[in-house]
Amino acid sequence: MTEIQHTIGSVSRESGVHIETIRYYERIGLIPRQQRNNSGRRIYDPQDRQRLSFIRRCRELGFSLDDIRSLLDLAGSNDRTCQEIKDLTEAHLASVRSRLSDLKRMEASLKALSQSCEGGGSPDCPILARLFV
Amino acid sequence: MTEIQHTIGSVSRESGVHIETIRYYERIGLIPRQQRNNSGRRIYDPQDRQRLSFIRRCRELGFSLDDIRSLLDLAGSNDRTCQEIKDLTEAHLASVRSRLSDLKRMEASLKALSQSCEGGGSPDCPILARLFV
DNA sequence: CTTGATCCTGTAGCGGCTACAGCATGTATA
DNA sequence: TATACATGCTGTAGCCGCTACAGGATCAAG
Repeated sequence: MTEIQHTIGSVSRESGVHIETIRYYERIGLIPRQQRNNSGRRIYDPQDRQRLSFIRRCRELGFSLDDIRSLLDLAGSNDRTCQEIKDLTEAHLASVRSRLSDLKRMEASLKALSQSCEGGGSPDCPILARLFV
Repeated sequence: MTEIQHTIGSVSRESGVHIETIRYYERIGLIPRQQRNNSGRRIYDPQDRQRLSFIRRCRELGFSLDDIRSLLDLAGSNDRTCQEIKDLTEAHLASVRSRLSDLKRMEASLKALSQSCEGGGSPDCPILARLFV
């Protein structure tokens, strides 16, 4: 008779999404408004947990919340195609690669800067000299 | 007799920092409050331009504004040492490398996901299947 | 004298959370 | 049963580094 009611705390632990983040996702409409029990607390079912885990995995892959919204829409649509999902994934992959190349450029420059300087107590710093014109 | 007054527009063009960003930097105290001419417009000298160029270069290397604040403090200090600058640079380099490795992991996962899917019109998507539990 | 460029202040928004304050409940233990 | 602590709620503000207005003042050129 007494069903276990999954609270925000348990679904947070199970999905790996922080409580405040779950409430935030609800507020921005990324997940639906949850049902409440008679004292006003949110109650969750396994599908909710799955959705949150999905979101967490997508976030770990760097997808934006907007991308995730699209993925969730596609996932819930009957006439979606594989191609749409793949396109979204590849567009995101391209943006990851672009950020990667930015970071690689930074890394190379910083490495060169660092190597130009021997450290120690000298007040004349080649790093500053290179950054100031 | 008539000196050229460098306005925010010209110093923006010369330093490569957007006008709004310059005003923002002033607001947060990253650059000093500028002098004004008699109609209230900010006037800049070559040192200001140099400082803004420095900031832009640091931003291109991914330094945070807080880091840049420290670098500017050190640059303006008489008893700073090379080591302090180098330490800051290397700490930042380490954080760039850490982000780099995050992004590389994302790239590999996204690549694998993308390759698992042939695209086309099928409604069964291996990408979604892998992301949903 | 008019037009258009440039400048000013102030405020709000972006993304994706995170961190409170100030309460109301729920649960476990003495 | 009393109490203590955990957990939940709403609402708001803050983080970073800008960016984008609105609504006005001033400047330079034709």
